[in-house]
Amino acid sequence: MTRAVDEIVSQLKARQKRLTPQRLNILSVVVDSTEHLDIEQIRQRASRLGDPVSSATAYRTMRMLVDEGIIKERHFKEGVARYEYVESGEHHDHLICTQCGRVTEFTNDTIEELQLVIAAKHGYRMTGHKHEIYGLCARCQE
Amino acid sequence: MTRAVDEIVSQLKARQKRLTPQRLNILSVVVDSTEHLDIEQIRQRASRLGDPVSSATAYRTMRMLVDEGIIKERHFKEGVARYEYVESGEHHDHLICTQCGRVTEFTNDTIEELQLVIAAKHGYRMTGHKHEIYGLCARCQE
DNA sequence: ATTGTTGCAAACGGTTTGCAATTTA
DNA sequence: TAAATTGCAAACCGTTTGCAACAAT
Repeated sequence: MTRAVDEIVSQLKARQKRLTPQRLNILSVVVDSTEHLDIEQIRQRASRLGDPVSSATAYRTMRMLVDEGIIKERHFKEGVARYEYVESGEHHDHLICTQCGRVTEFTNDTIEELQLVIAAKHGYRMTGHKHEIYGLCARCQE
Repeated sequence: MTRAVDEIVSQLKARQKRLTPQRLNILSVVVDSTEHLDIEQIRQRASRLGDPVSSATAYRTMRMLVDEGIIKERHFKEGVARYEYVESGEHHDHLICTQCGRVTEFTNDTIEELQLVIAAKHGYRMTGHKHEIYGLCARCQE
């Protein structure tokens, strides 16, 4: 259990969330991973850490973590949610390899600013965005 | 049946696709609309034009049109596919109102170029992208 | 002791598919 | 008439939910 997990645990306690063994294990799996895991991966890895976790609990816990703003839910492909921990204040978008599924993160300040301009030009007040670039990663081009 | 539809019909004939009344009606609904319709909307509108269309046929036809590169499939919200006809050579991204669902199209050349640069920088060969800006449209801000 | 969480199994909702009947070319 | 398309109903699949047992505070 890293400091990041510790910190989140205190936040959750402060918000009156109950910390069951399942939740703690799910948390440490997701927070200490740099991957973008789906529910089944999370469930399996968390189960290996102790009490088995049912998928109902995995889904419910991930929803709670997303609602609490601790975890981000991604949908790179239709029909499967993936989750990642993004430290607060951080932000990035994604490059996705259409062959092997590899996900690489990127940020670009110019694009971030342009989005606000574009939204404003069309009368929108921007609240969020999704920017994904698809292609073949270096390895899959060989 | 507009010229656009006529043209697509000839393309499909050239590709040996059979043109049933259902397909023709679905085509004219989707091609002559500027909206981003979901399957049920397409099915209902096409049914009003003549022979009723089952949803199996609506799904199958839309898949065929997407595979043929005639129609684009969008997923602004998880769990519902929306379809739009984009003239060949054209391209745009979307602004989506999170309150009323309104979809507005935008293009930005700077962003288009930056995407290629970003992909290259990370060793990817870009093949596509998805860029959606979410927010409140003018009307929903009032 | 109270209230929230868990696991199970059933329900859901959009989409896909097997199959026999029908239609297109 | 050969091959593709249609409609129906069942299957799929990821996700959600009702409920009774159980655990956190």
